[in-house]
Amino acid sequence: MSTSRSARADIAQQILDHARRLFAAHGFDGVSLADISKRVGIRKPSLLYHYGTKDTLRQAVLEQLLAHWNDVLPKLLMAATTGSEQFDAVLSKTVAFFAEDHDRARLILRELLDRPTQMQPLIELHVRPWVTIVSNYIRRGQEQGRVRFEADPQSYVAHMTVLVIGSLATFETLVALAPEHEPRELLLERHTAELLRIAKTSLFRPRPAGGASPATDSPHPS
Amino acid sequence: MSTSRSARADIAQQILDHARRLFAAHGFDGVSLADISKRVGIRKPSLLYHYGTKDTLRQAVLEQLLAHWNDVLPKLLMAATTGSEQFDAVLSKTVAFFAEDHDRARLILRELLDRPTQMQPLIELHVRPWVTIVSNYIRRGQEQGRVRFEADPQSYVAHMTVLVIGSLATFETLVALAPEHEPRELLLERHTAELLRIAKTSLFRPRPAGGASPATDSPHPS
DNA sequence: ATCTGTGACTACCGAGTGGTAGGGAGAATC
DNA sequence: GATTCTCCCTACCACTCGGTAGTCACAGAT
Repeated sequence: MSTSRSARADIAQQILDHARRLFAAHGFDGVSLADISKRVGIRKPSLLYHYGTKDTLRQAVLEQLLAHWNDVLPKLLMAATTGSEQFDAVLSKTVAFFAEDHDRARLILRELLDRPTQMQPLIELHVRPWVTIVSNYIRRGQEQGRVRFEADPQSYVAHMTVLVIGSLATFETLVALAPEHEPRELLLERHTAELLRIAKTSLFRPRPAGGASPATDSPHPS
Repeated sequence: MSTSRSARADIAQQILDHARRLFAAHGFDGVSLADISKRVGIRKPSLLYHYGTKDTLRQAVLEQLLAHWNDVLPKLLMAATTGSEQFDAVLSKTVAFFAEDHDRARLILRELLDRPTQMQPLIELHVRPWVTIVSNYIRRGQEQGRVRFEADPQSYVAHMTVLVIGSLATFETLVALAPEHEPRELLLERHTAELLRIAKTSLFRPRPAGGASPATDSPHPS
């Protein structure tokens, strides 16, 4: 019983987990099937029984990541309705998604570097809708005067995507730049807070102190 | 004559160039010495004559990159004297440095991912001074009211570093997100312009319309 | 009790890896 | 003219790689 049904998915998932960790840390070419199977505690052919090829394993890791992302994104877009709420939610939840497990950011970044052409259809499929929605929101905001008119929506979103993924992927390394030995957890919080600040400040127009622009409603989230 | 003095450095440099390109494109582990030597047009042992080890070749590529960077940075810091000029110069020249050859950004990013611990001393050596100077400039700007007081100098600089490197490293791939087939050269220009806009807007306080703070000189670059 | 399918194993393979040994052509030095 | 030095070559090595063949233990179904 303990070996029949549950163990099957269990082992496959264990392989996936260790593969994800190792791929994220050392890259696809930097990890051998022997490395992975050793971590799992099985022999190499047993691993190949579950995933017939190293490349299928890579794809499986990536698919699980994207599946998780696709699971979280629509709810996110549904949940928050009003403009600035939606922006805030999408942005901070995206950060949270990658902050939850930095391997995700590292993995995506590596794939972006290693297999640019193969990533483009995936980008098209999984990132494009996101970008389109946010871009449209930004454009709407520009018309309404909430968003800085100089902002380039499409380019802005691309930069923020890179910033979120890049900052979290390299966080562990760039801790070296922190002057004092801050408790890491706190540093991460401070770091992501600054990220959100940069994103918002560079997008939204300052709250009109005197009342210059005919902004419709809440001109600027906290 | 044509083979004695000049060819020596020439071949070594050719090896370095092709290694840089290939490492940037496929990663250190994704490139074999055979690949590199084939590009150069020599045999593998000939390559190993110049660089005794694959790892020394990697280091040589990295060192040349950092040497170039160290060559460009001090001049940069010397040239521009006043605060906002200095910031503007440092930022845009840094962008230009990586935009000039995207392999530089890719290479740095890969090293950051692949060898975090070995990169930390290099960061300490080559990036820290830069960060310190800019951070101090930001703090000074905060005291003078030119810079947003909510900004976290150290974290801000880290984010901008990641943003510059990340955006240029992934530029070719993220072109896929551009809706129309813009002439690429123009798209790059638009992209870097937006990057600079984000960096400045999120840092500097809006030009005081009434005149609240006792800012010394030009409170805000174009 | 027997059959069947699952999932692990040992043993092995060809290709490719980084790296070495040793030799040879040609220019520079004596 | 002999020697030395530079730089490339062919041939080879030990090892690791992803992947295959075939076997075996065992749980569940018949």
